[in-house]
Amino acid sequence: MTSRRATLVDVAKLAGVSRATAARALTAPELLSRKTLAAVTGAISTLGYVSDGAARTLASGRSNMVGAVVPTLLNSVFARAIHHLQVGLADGGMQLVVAAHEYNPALEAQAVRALISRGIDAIVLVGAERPSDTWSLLRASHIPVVLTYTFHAEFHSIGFDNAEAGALAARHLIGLGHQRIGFISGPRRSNDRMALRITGAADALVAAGLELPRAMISEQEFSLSGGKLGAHQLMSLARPPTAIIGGNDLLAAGALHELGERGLQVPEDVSVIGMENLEITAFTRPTLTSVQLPTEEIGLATAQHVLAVLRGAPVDRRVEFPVSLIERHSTSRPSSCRAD
Amino acid sequence: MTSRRATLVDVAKLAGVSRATAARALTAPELLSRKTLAAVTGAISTLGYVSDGAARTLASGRSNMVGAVVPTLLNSVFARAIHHLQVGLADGGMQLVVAAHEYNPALEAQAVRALISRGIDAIVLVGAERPSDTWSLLRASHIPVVLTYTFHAEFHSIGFDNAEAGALAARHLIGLGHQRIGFISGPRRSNDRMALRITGAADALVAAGLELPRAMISEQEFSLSGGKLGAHQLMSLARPPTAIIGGNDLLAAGALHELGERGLQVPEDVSVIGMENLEITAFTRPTLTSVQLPTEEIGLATAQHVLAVLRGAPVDRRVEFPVSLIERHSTSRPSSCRAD
DNA sequence: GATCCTCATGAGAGCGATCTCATTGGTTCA
DNA sequence: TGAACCAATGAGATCGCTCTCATGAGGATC
Repeated sequence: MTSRRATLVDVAKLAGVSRATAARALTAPELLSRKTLAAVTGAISTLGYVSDGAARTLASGRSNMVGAVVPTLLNSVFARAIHHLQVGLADGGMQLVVAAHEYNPALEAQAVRALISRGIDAIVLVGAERPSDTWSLLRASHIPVVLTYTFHAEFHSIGFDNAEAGALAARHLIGLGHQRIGFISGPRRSNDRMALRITGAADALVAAGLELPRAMISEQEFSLSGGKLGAHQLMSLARPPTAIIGGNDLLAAGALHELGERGLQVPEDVSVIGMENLEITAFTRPTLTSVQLPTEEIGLATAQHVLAVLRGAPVDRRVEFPVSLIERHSTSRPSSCRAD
Repeated sequence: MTSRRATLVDVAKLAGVSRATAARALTAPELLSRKTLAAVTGAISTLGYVSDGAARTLASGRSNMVGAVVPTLLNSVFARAIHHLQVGLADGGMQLVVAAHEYNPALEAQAVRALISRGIDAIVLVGAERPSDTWSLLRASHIPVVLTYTFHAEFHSIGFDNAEAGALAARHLIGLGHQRIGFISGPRRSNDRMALRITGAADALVAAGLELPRAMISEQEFSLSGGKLGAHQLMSLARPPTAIIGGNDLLAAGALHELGERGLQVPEDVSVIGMENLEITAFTRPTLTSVQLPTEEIGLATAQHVLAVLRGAPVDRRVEFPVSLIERHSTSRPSSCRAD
């Protein structure tokens, strides 16, 4: 029947009104008389008319699309954040365009450029560490930029204190009496979040008269296997740690597994603490003490924030959620308190 | 400096060429002389010009965007598929617009409409079960539709045999001598994949002279807790199963946990098998036998497929990946073989 | 040196909406 | 009864790009 998609002109013709009136039925129906509105909506449904977003965007200057660039959707943190972001935006009638950069700054820049070119109304990014070229691109685009998981003085930021998350974990272990603490981190390249967590932990250790030597940090992929490998590496040291901080729960759970295979008891022989407080923390043996990170909150809040900014509503440039320690059974005081 | 985003007219003016020539530098640079091309690209970079996607889409009729609607990004299957889809599409210079419907058909229809309105060049959906209104919308849009995870005679489909996946699990258990087999499924509403896995398992049981009574099926959320709950429910039956099939690995891993808490040995007392073959299968105690599902392959293949279709290249409407059983340590013959 | 190509570029008409401004007919009020 | 006003609608420009077709400048060919 309709070989070509119907346009507003077709609708107008069928309804016996002008193009402008037909358009108003979509954008400002309250301006039309009952009768014409009915005629137009009738025409719309008989034609199966769907408005052309590109034309609309071009004419109005708004695309109703928001772009988001994350490191990877393979990491559940970002998958969850994107999910909640998408749901929140859809509530506000906006579409989400996503891109992943795999911790590659060049790919991120490329994605940002592509999204800006798409005409997105706002862009959501993760972290505050990127080449200056990317920043210029962002500034030149004149669209709202919302940073998540970290903070930045110039742009809207929604996140939590990564350093505090690391410090919280470290202080918990220090408080229990641990002196040699290891850290299994995720990729640190182009990842200020992880760098901050490490710094936070290191600072807390220093404040307690201890330290986090380089050898006590094992950098791994964000996965169970990564955690296993990291624990393997740390426990193979001449003086292995009595406690291990996982950069996220997957790493910590993987570490738990490795320790079990080595015949070590957790927490008696080695304490382990994770970050993120995923569901898995309640399913490991022993259950995993973890620093809760507000990932769902960030996704939802980011959606609200973007919507508010686009609406022109007043917002705080900086939204910070608290982190907290959830104590389970993978941490306790070290069994042997021999001098260091 | 530039209060307004630069347009092609600005570029053309600065480069001292016509609008058309400037445009050609973007779309068909090989048509320009070395010299003019250099002048235009120079102008582009000094102005920080980024082309306007909406205008481009409107004029060319192609948006270079692909839409994808999935049940939820909270389920790692879809997060992973979307990730690989996005990466594959980006390779082909295309952007991905995502939406989630939370297993709600009305929301899916709404998302489909929104995406079509956005002017996407193709759309990727999960499953083949949806109201006829949605199907009409899809047909009327005249854009390529690619279905994933199931098959459909009318549209491009990329997936695997869900029934066979269920059957594979059941046959494995039957082969080991199990007679009472339980199934912990994910949500079945608007989820033909799960329904098919159950049917496949049930058919395999029937073929062996056994059955899968309704009470032996526990429907739960896709999560570790869901698996735990499901196992709790099944093991509370008067005649509990000697083997449990999890609709995915998370459900199976959760079941493992519940069985452990009940003091039951796996696989001696109860066998458990999952589906998806996630990393977690190697980290449970015991390690989890699982039916491997080609989720990564689907994401990548879908990207390739979409790209090929849009390029006009010949493709098979139906792409099917095999499923296979990965045997680990959570399944064995039942210890007691008392008559049923 | 006239004819014919080819290659590079310019001119101009859309693409399908939005949005401002003008117009119309019908009320209201002095 | 005419000025003023308002609600509803129409006309037409505009958004920034693509794409077809026309044109002009050189070369090659005979």
